Amino acid sequence: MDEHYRPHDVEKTAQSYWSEYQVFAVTEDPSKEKYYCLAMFPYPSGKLHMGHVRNYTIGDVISRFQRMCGKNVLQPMGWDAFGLPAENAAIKHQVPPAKWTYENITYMRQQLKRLGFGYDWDRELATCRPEYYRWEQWLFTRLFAKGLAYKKTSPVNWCPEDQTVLANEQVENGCCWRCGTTVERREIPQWFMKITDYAEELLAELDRLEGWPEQVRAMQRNWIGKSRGVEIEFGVAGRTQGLKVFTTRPDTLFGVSYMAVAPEHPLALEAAARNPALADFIEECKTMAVNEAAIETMEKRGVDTGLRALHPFTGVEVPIWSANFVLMGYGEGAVMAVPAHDQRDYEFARKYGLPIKQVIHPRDESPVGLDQQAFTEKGILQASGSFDGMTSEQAFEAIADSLAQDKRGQVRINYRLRDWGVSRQRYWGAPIPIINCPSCGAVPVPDNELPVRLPEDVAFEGVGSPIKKMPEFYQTSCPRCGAAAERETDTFDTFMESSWYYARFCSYDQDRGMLDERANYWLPVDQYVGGIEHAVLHLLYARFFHKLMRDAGLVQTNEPFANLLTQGMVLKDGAKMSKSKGNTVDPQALVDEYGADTARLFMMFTSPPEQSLDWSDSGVEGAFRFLKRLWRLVHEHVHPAQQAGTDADMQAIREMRRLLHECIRSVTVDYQRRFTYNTAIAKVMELINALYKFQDVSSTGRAVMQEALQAVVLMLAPIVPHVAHALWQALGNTGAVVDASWPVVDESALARERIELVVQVNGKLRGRIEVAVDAPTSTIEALALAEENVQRHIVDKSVKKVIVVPGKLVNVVVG
RNA sequence: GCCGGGAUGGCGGAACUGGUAGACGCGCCAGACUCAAAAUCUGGUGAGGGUAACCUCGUGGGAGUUCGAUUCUCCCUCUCGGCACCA
Repeated sequence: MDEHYRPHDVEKTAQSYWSEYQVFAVTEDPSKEKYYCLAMFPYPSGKLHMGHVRNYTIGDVISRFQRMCGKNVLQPMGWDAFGLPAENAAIKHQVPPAKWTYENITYMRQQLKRLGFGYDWDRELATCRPEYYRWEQWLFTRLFAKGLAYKKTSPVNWCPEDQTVLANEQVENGCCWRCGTTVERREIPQWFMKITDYAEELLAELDRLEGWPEQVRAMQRNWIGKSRGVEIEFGVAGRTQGLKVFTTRPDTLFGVSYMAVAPEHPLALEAAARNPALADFIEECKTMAVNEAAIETMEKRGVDTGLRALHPFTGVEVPIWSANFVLMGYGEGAVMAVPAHDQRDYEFARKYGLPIKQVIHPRDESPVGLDQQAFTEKGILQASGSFDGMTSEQAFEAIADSLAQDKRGQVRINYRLRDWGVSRQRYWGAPIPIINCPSCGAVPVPDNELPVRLPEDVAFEGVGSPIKKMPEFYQTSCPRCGAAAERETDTFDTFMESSWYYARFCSYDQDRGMLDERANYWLPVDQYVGGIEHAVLHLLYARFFHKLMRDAGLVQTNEPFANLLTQGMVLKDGAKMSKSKGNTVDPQALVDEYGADTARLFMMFTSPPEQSLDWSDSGVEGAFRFLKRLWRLVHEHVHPAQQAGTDADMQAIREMRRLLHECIRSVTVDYQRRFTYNTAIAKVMELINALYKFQDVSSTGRAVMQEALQAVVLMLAPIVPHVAHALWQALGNTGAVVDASWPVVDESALARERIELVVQVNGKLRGRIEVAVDAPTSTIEALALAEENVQRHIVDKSVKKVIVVPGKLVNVVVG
């Protein structure tokens, strides 16, 4: 072996071996336990960033470890290739999005290979390829037939200058990022997927997803937001049609002092015809952002429509206001307002001088201070007619029953979750497979005409989707009646592609169906790894899609991902690495200078996967130094300076073996259960420090050194596979380390005769005692009380209690 | 605004089930090697006090539970992620 560690040679050799013997190509093998490990595939933005390196290192470490544990491991890789950045690049560099994307993929694939990740490259897929998206189009037509895909109007950001729809990130301070024009909200017809039909199952199954972080499950539960409430129909003065609202607090019904409807609500629009102030307000609301954060934080404003709603019990008239915080798309586009018992209603009522009527008081009759804020807790009803004196809980049922009898309301389960809008008015996405016929309406594209191919060779001049201006794309005939018709020119949300790629990896080359029986061998994914930023949207959509595929008979499981690991972000100087902040570090430079193993080791050592990782140049140096130190230790062992002797220090040898096997035990737990590779590496570093001090050149001593070094190489192999490949051979093994088994703990090496216990007095550390492992409690107590420094702290006090924690400590309680 | 995290030496982090706070690494200091430097090796390194043995303080801030709290409970501050068209 080479005396010096030369990472580039070592890595080239190992990678050639893996590729020559197709080490990571897998097929279904019913005789072995399968293990499907998947890291979230990247958007091909140009080159890998540190977040990718971290994500894929974690996935590769898990995969290689499971392989060493004897599993049949599938680890695939692909490209989330549709999306907005390709269009932006097209405008900026005059290059078609397809060309830009494919070139990025070529470059990034080579980067992934250089990092030594053990992917089965045969299964690589790119979502922008028609062979991929055709099956998504196919499934969509099935869902359309089942009524799970439908069209309705929904708001988008509209730039009146560019005549185009903008993504949220293209809106800066309410203005178009390109031309600075004030952006408007516009309602346009769009396609939706009925995820709300699956809300209950998506929620209920979270309880069984024990391999997911509780944090993510909580976020999804809140996102789905199940609540039980009452749908109430208020009358509207002077008309037969009422105004429906949903409330989770029907007990506050007698405190309603106004109603609020969305600016686009039919009642508001109608009233605006006679009310210029209202019309101006509605016009103004069009420039309002569509995202929830903006709506929640903006100033709450409204205008009286002049219309009056009739209270379902009292018949009392309350004003109907139009308010900017009520959105047409959600629920009924109207809410009842109870200022005394809802903080937002309270602030709105204060601002516009609307009445605040208390109808709930606390159970303990304590004052509520309505001059300061709303009283939002539950309590006892007052000023509520025949419901007075009931608790909020009793009143909920009584009021709901009473409303139901008159058919003016009913109990309903409501979800915060809204149906998934999948239409995008953009070019670089999968075409929605629908043909709009003047007489037949929306007609799905027949199977034999799929895929609807997205033209790739397009000129991108400025704004707007090219296919909306290409008659050769959109002009067609109706599959049903044959008349001239137009294709849908909107494309799918890119979350569609990322919602099922994990399944397609199993049936990657199947050209006669979306999936096949191989999916049932591999699924569910045993370990999914990705950023916490995907905790809700991507992970919820993928779960939904899995259930859609299950109900279409394509998969047998209920959930796609059995275990989830959410990795933290990569930071530099405490801030997220980004081009705009100018604090990026290019992983390529790191690999060029130190090699892939140092990059991987640094990523795994610096912090545990779930935490954020702060970049550090000197940390990289440290990782590199460790690999050199490891290399040198093996080299010195393989090329000893002197002949092996016979003079063995058996006690030092026993101690060394005990350290080794304690290390194996602890590192195994870190890999298997905790995913804390930072502590696993730290333990191996400690062992290596001990091995440097272990200078026994007897043949027994050398045998222990050989045993330890073999274990060290095996324990590090998932993290630094190239250097492990080289050292494994240097240690005289036949066969590659990638095919070796994880080391086993020798229980007999762990046995100890004496152990040290800590002695505390009143919880403070005062001394240490050494006892036999099997010493009885009475002996331990006596020794502890006799300890010199302990004596000093108890001599003038009386011992109240002695607590002995076996194997750990003694606490003497004195008073 | 709402939902979910996080906060421990000069820095990244460790302490797994309520039981020795600071493992391991970085940085820094000292020494060895060297003509010298780099590299490498050895030792030290939370703060304060003490010649020393040791003592006091210390895990964002404040309270509480406990023989014992970084760990559990409550309140607060700061910070990060998500909020449905960035992926």
